[in-house]
Amino acid sequence: MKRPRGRPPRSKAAVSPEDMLATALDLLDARGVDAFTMRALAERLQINPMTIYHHFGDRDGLIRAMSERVYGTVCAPQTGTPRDRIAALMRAYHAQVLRHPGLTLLLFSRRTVFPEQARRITESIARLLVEAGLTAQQSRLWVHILVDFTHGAAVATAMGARDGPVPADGYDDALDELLNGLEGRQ
Amino acid sequence: MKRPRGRPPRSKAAVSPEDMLATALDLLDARGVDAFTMRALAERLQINPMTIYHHFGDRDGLIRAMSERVYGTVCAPQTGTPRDRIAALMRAYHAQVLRHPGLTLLLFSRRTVFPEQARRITESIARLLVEAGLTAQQSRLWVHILVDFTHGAAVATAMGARDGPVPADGYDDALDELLNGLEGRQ
DNA sequence: ACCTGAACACCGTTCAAGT
DNA sequence: ACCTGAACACCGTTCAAGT
Repeated sequence: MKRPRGRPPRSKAAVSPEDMLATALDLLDARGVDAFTMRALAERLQINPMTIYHHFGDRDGLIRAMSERVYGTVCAPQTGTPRDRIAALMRAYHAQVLRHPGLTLLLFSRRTVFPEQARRITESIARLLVEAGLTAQQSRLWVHILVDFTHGAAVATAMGARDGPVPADGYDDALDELLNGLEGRQ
Repeated sequence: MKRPRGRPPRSKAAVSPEDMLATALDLLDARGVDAFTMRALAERLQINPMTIYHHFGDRDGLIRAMSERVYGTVCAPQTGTPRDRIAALMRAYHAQVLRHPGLTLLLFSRRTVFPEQARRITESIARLLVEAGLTAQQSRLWVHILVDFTHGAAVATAMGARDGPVPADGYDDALDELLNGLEGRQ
């Protein structure tokens, strides 16, 4: 059953880093945070655990790459009112949370991984709020409100998922109410 | 250096469950989530790891007890306007997050531990919103907004803590803005 | 009832090798 | 450059004892 040491012959199609990321997300989604180990992932890929380290450095590096893959494409649309663009950005983020609840939980427990995507989303929202005409101070306040609300909804969603199908959880309604409040303030 | 097997003589003052909880929080606050292990806690307490299991069942049981100790006393004041009571409840919760950021992160990664305290706080806020005169539907919406905002702020605070002192992070200002918006809607 | 050591089945990661 | 097995220093937890 053991495979020979060293680099395998090229015919035996190598597992690409993209394969590793896709399988890592499958494993995390299907089995949860506790079952998501380097060794379990290697076994699922039929490769040596150390091969993963070669491509991603360490476990946090792998998680970082997974987060980039999942959240990297989340961005605001180029057209529309600032309000609509903010709403679309936040809904896009939330849609990915629904898709990969385990990744959310994992990110929130790894301080060294979390910041990148969080900062990018935060800065997008801040830009859009200034575009919408808020003062610097108002903008700071509403970045805080919108970002924290979104992260909190992510935690709640991720916790609630995996017990039956994800509920139509009123995220969109709550977001609309928040953005109505924001427009009323200006 | 090894201690004899079995129950120690009574003179050697036993470590109480309360001591274990207090030391567990010290360890988590001082060293972070990754360093918070049953074995490290046992060494700090100068006892056998298995003694902890005797009192708390398992690691999640210990974390649950820590969470009850930290968040169990968080409650709304008996007097004041509903708005003031909601604000006080949420600030009391946030104050505990600032005190034990590591516990917040730990809770958000343990699905089996999280629900208890979260549900209690959620229900308190729901009651206060109904007291404030919101309809059932409005109340559901604003529970969602306030609870998710609070949890998101907790994540942000817990992530930001431990790099220097915790910033005066505008939580109170954002909360006021939210509650102003809530009053404007009614 | 309360506490213990030893053992089990795992982890992430380092290292020195292989091709 | 890319992949490997073996080993290291850990984990949480079970179990069969001890007093």
